[in-house]
Amino acid sequence: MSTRGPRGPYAKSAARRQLILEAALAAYAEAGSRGVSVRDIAERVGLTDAGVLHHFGGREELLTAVLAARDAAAARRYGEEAALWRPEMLAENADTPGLVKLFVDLSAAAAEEAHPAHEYFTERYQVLRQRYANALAAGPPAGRPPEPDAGVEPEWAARMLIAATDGLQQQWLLDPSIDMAEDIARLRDVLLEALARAAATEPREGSD
Amino acid sequence: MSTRGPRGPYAKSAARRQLILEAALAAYAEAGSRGVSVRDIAERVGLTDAGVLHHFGGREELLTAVLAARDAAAARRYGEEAALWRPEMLAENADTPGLVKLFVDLSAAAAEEAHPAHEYFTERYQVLRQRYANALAAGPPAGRPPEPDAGVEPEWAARMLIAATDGLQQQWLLDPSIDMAEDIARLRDVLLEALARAAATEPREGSD
DNA sequence: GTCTATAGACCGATAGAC
DNA sequence: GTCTATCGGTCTATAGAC
Repeated sequence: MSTRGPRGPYAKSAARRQLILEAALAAYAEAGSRGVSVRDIAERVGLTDAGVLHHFGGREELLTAVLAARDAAAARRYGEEAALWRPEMLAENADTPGLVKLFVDLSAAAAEEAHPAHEYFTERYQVLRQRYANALAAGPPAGRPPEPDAGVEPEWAARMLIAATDGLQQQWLLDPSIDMAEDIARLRDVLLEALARAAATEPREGSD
Repeated sequence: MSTRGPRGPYAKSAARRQLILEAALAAYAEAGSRGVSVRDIAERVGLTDAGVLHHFGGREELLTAVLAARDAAAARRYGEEAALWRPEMLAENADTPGLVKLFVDLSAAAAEEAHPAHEYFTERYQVLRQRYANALAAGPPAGRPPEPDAGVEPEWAARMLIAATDGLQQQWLLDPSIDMAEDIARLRDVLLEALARAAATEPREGSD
């Protein structure tokens, strides 16, 4: 390991990769929800499209790397385990719709078995599910009691049920052993119970 | 309205459209999770790609029509209101991953404001949310009490939470007024409560 | 090793023949 | 109105300049 600075055989390449990654990140962040071509990214770093692709092997590989870089940055900021107790991370996403769009696009495309991100997403979901399951089983950290039933209302429950249905399809495409119908029926029942309990606790809706 | 059969000025066009729609449906149903090009569909009906697009105006419009046709068929089979109480519909999806993939792809692409399916999806979510909210507020139909807490376990809760997070991003892209962080935090708390209650009811997990 | 130039394949969209 | 021929754009692959 040289201590002389960026002089090793791969130093330039690594630096270039990093530069391209940042350019791509910026391009998507600015893109609103429109598409980004490899050419767009290449222009930002003063290369041709082929030059950019040289460092990643292909377009989809590049995009996968962008997402992975984002994951890594988030993990660095928030730590690995905390996601469950820090939904503020999601609020941060709201500043960069382009990157949200990239995530949604890629996770759809990754359903294809031959897609470069296929394994990445498969493993990501496995790890995430395991981690969430453990955290949920352990319960909330001390001094963080779940709020009562504040805000548990039909409109919210409807959003959740629809979102879970859509999102579960993505997981199912990568792991067909998931029983979507049963999973969602159970969620519906749990939401109904929560709604009933919230109504019983705070029965002053519109009649007061 | 002519009673003489397919002889009106648009009869041929309507028939062609129908034929193309069916070919596209079949192509996606067979496609596993791989992509389908307009060319693929065109070959099935013995046209060039441009010939197919002529009837729909563009590729994305064609795909939107495919999805709308599928929605209409489902509504015909199950009725409009029943979706909540008939998650079996989801089990049916499991037979045609290609169409599930199409849905996921399109709903991602439709986030773009200029996308032909943008309004379709925006309205679809609005209608669906309203319908679900009403149904959830009304509670289960008579003779259909929610099951106790059977199957409420951490692995299931993890799948739901991740799915809801992913799916909510899609809704948010179309309606940025949604507060993702708050919505998901609430769901987490409700799931935690459900898990706690299930554990209290049936405390024989692994210790018996 | 890094990158450009170039050529090929595929795709979707536009202009115009029938 | 229906459809084909053709065009421009994008990604990939390869050869070779630096």
